[in-house]
Amino acid sequence: MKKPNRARSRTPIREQQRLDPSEREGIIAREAVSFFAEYGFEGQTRELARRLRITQPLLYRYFPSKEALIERVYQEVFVERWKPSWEAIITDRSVPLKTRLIQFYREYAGVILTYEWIRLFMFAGLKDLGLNARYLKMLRERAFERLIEEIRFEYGRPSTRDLPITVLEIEMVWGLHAAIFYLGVRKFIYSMPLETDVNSIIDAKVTTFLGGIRSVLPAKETV
Amino acid sequence: MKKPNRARSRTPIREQQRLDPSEREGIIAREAVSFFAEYGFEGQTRELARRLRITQPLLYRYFPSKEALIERVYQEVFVERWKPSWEAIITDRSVPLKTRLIQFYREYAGVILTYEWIRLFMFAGLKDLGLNARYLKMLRERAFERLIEEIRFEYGRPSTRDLPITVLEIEMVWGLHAAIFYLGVRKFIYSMPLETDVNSIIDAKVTTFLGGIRSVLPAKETV
DNA sequence: CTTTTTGTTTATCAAATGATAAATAAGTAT
DNA sequence: ATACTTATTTATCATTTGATAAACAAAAAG
Repeated sequence: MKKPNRARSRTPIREQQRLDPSEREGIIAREAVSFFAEYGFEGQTRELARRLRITQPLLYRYFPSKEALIERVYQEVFVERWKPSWEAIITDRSVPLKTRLIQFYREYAGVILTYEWIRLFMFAGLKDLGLNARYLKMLRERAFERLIEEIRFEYGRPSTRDLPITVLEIEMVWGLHAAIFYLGVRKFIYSMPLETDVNSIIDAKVTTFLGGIRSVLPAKETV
Repeated sequence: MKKPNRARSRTPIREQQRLDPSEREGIIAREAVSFFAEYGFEGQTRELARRLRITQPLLYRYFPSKEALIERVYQEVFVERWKPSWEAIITDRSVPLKTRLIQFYREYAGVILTYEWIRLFMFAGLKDLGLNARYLKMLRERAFERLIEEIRFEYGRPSTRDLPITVLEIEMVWGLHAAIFYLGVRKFIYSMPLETDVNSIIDAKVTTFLGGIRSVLPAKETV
């Protein structure tokens, strides 16, 4: 009933006007993600409207301002695309640690190594806004800290609840994250095609990581 | 009248006007580096002029267009700041390989891990322009390929002239580069203060790198 | 069919912005 | 001093751009 897109119109080929508000809003938001990822937040509303095949003032019926539209883009990409299931993957001790790490990073890479995610994250950072710091704080709390806890457990070290995470430990995790993130930077910001399979790079990096992090873990004697 | 600061008054208390053209041009270029690094290339010429305490049209006496000024900024940062001596450091076989690597990366990091370099490089990448690809091509040719040649030599492997650099080898070098570059991204784009000394991170990364790259070098038997 | 509602477009504003031309004035040469 | 050169400013233009109001038209309601 709410799909009145054509009716007796013989030519549904062309533009369907007068969409349901929620549908139109979704279309605008989706296109805005793609648009701002390409041109940055200085991209003009008229050009966005042109890509949507609507007029520019119509944007303001659905979003009170350009800034509000940008906020929606953040929501769409950095909040909606986070999968809570990742946290479960990391802490599922019925699976070998290395397997968990590889699975998490493969899935995570699958989400962030996209044109939209990488570029929007970088645009946001350059504009400031605190968005990046907020996101990375979440990443640290939900993923990295759990991950270190699991590594501590694996090697029989004290829990992070008893002995706070050290600078060296978190630095190692940042290093792993950097390696993956940089693949996206090379591909989507520098326009340099990757010559290697992402998954195999991840596997190699995780292996190296696990091999190296033992040396920075707190001693067993502690506690 | 208005500006009584004149005469041969040796008191440069207030603004000195009417600078020598080459001097003024240098001042503008220097400030433009700082300005565009902060606001991006969409930063407005009027605001730049305000920071320079000059009027906006004066900019156009020294640079025919905003784009020309931006080109000058690229020159100033990505060309002028490259030190040819780095190439000598890498290939100086009178020095232990690890020492050379650490020295090179410390010096290189000293140049690129700055607010201006990191942000301008990212702004340029997002705007495209091919600047990044061009720069990284140079980095690869002048530094990375030499570096791999030295590693091959150190471990008694065939020269890169006889056996081309492999994808795995160059990927390892990219990984090292990523680790360092990402420090700059964290600090100057995400505004996250680094909790660790950069030099010690570099030392650790180089050590890990040298420990790991053996396994991806071509076999001795080849050739 | 007529009226009402509302998604969409047309017309337009005000401020911002890169750029140019003419006026001004600081320094130099005569 | 006077004339000349030119670094700098004042005034201004033509577009661009985020945003608003009114007009229009496609459905829904009566």
